[in-house]
Amino acid sequence: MTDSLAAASLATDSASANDATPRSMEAIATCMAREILAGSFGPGDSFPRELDLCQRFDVSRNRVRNALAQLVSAGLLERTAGRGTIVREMSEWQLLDPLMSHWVSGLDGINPDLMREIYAFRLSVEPYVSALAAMKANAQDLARLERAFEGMVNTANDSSREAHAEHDVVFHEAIYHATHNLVWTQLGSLLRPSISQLIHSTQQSAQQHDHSHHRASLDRHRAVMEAIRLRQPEMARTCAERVLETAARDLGFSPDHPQLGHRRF
Amino acid sequence: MTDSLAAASLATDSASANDATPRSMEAIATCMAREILAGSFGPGDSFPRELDLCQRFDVSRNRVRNALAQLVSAGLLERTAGRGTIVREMSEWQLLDPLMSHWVSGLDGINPDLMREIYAFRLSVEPYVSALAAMKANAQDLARLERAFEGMVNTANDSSREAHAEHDVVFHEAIYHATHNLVWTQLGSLLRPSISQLIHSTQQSAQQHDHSHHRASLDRHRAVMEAIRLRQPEMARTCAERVLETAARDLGFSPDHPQLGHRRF
DNA sequence: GCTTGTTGAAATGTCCGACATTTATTAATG
DNA sequence: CATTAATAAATGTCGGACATTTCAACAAGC
Repeated sequence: MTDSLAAASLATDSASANDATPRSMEAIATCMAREILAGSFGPGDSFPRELDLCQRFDVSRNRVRNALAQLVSAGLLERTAGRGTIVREMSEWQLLDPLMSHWVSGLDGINPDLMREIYAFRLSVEPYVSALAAMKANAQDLARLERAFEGMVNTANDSSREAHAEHDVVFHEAIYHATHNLVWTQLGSLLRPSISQLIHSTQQSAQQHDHSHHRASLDRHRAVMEAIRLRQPEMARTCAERVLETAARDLGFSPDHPQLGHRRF
Repeated sequence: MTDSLAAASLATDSASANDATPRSMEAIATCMAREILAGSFGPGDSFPRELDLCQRFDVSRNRVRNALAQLVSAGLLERTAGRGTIVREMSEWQLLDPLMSHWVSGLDGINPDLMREIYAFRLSVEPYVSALAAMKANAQDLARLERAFEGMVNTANDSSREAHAEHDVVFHEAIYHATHNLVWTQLGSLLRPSISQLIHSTQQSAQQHDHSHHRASLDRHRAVMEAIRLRQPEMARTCAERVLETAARDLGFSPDHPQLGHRRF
C-alpha cells in the first residue's frame, strides 16, 4: 500500500537528514519502530529486507537482525523464512511491552488511532488507581507525592516547561506506586511516555491562558493528593477524573465516555 | 547465593530428566526463564556463561545469545560485557511483557511472592473491568460471553476438567474484550495464564465438594454475565468480586484487602 | 486446458571462527 | 602501601558460508 513511500524513507542510501545515522542496535530498532508507529506502513505491507537495512544503517546483518527481533517481539513485525518481513496490524501490537513504551516516548507523530486507544485506557484506569492509592498509601508514598507536587509548584513559572513536566510525570507515577502492587506500579511506568506526551501537548495547546489555567491545574493535582492523604477513595477518584478530563479537553478529545461515572454508585 | 544449586541444575552436561533437551530458541528461552521464575536463583546471582549454556543445550552460541536476549528484554537478566550475566531482582521483572506471560503459562512451581502480586492485581482489576464491560458491551460481546458460558455448562460434568477450564478462561478474556479498548483487551490476554492457573488450582483444591461447589461457581459466573447484559456496572463489579473472592478463598489467599470495597460508594 | 512436478531465485534462519571491548584480577613498581 | 600495567575472562560484534523455507515460473503429462 504505502510500501513505496515508506520503503523509500527507510531504504535511502545516503545519510539521514537530522542527526547522524543511528548505529547502535537500540537506536536502529527505535528508528524502525517509530517509522511503523507513525503509520508509514499499512498492515500487511512488506518491510525492507535485511540486506537493504544493512546498507541503510551501515551496520552488519547481525545488528539488523537483533533490532528486527525486538520489533517482532513487540508484535510490530512478522517474519517468515522465505517470504520476508511484513508489518502486522495495530491490534497485534503489544502496547504493554516495555520496548513499545520506550519507542513511544518522545515521538510526536504517533498514529492518532493508537493515541486514542492509549488515552482512553488511561482515562479509565487512572481514577481507579487513585482510589486504590487512597486505600493503600503509606507515609513514604505521601512524601513522594508531596515532593513531586512541590516540584510542580516551584517550577510553575519557569520559562521552560521541561522541569515542570518532569515533576508532573513523577507525580502520576507515584500514584501508581502507592497501590503497593508490582503490576500496577509497572503499568504506571509503562504509561509514563503517554503521560509525558499528554502533559506536553496540554502545555502547548493551553499556553495562551497561562497563569489562571496553570494554577487551576495545580489545584486539581493538589486535590488528588489530599484525597489520598485523607484516605478517601471516592474523592480521589473524582479528583483524578477531573485532572484527566481537563487535560483531555485541552486536546481535541471529546469525552464520549462518561467513563464509569461515579454517580451511579 | 543459591548459585551452586541452580547452576548445577542448569549446567548439567548429560541429558535432562524428562522430555528431550529443548533445541529451538524459544524452548531454550522458556527453559531458562522458568528456572528463574521458579526461584532457583536469588537476586544478584550469576547466571551460567554462554559457552556453558551452549554445552548444556547442545546448540550454537548464536541460539543461546538470542534466547538470553529475550530474558534480558523481559528484565529477568542483566548482562554486561566483561562481568557476565546476573539475575535481576523480582521488582525489575517486566510482568506485563508478553514473553513473561508465555513463560508463566503452565508453570506450576512459581515463586509464591510473584504469584501473590499477580493475583492481587487481578483481584483489584477484574471487578473494575467487569463494570466497564457492563457499560460498553454490545451484542457481539454478549454472544461471545454466552458461548463461553454455555461451554462451561456443557463441560461441567466431564471427568477431565480441561475443556471446562478452557471455556472458563475464554469467559474471562471476553470480559476484558468487551471494554472495546485495545489496552484492556491485551491486558486480558496477558493475564490469561494467571487466570488459567487459578482455575486449575481451584479445581484441584475443591474437588471434594464436587457438585454443589461446581454449580455455585457456574451461578456466580452467570451473575456476572447477566449484570453485563443488563448494563448494570455496579452489579457486575459486585458479582465479579464474588467470583474472585471464592476462587481466592479456595486457595490459601486471605482477603487481607477489602480491595476497594463498593460499600463506601 | 488443467493439473502436477521440477527448478531456480530470493528471503530469512543458523552456524562457525575470529576479533573487539569491557571488566576484574593479579603482579610489578614507585 | 598505593598506583599502574599486564593478563584473563566474559560478553559484543563482525563477516562469510551454508541451510531452510517460500514463491513463482515453467515444463511435462493426463
